[in-house]
Amino acid sequence: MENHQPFFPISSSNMESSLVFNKFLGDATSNGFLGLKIENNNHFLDPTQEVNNNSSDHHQSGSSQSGDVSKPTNKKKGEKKIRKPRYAFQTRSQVDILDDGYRWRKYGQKAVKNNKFPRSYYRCTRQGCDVKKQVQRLSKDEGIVVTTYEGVHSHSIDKPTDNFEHILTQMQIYPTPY
DNA sequence: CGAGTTTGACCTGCGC
DNA sequence: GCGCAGGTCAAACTCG
Repeated sequence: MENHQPFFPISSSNMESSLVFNKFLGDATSNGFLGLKIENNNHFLDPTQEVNNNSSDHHQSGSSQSGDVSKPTNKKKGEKKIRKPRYAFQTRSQVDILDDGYRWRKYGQKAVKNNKFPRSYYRCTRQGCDVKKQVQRLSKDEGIVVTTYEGVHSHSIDKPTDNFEHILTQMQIYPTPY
């Protein structure tokens, strides 16, 4: 096992990070961090293992597909789409983009139903790293930004930031039924 | 000039 | 089967 970076650029030991998570439960929202949600499709799995078997089969959409733009799926037949676990959390912030130390490239933006703010889609620019995130502001409370991460980074952060780590200490986890 | 953003079109899944 | 909503692509564009 190589040492994959955990989902977040936590520099502390894993002992500490679990302490951090415990702390969320008792003391959230004091600094704008409102909550965290973990979504898995079926079951809990180890995100660090997940990352091992993705990363390559994401070539999609035929740039050179014999001139026919029908199905963009290069997926094998009958293969179920495997979604990575998703981690959603809310922050109260003026800016949409959390500086989490990774470099992201925006690849889409969509208007979302029942929300006057669009949702933005970002992908990690690191080659071979297929992590995505969605950023959306709540129309109910436009001070709240919901960030959803999908997948786990297979590399270390590009630019360390204390900022995000500090945010982590304010997080709260909500288990989800997904 | 390279990296990142914008934006309309396209694809897919799901509920009715 | 149809329509809607969410998700992705990719060409054009902007910016440093």
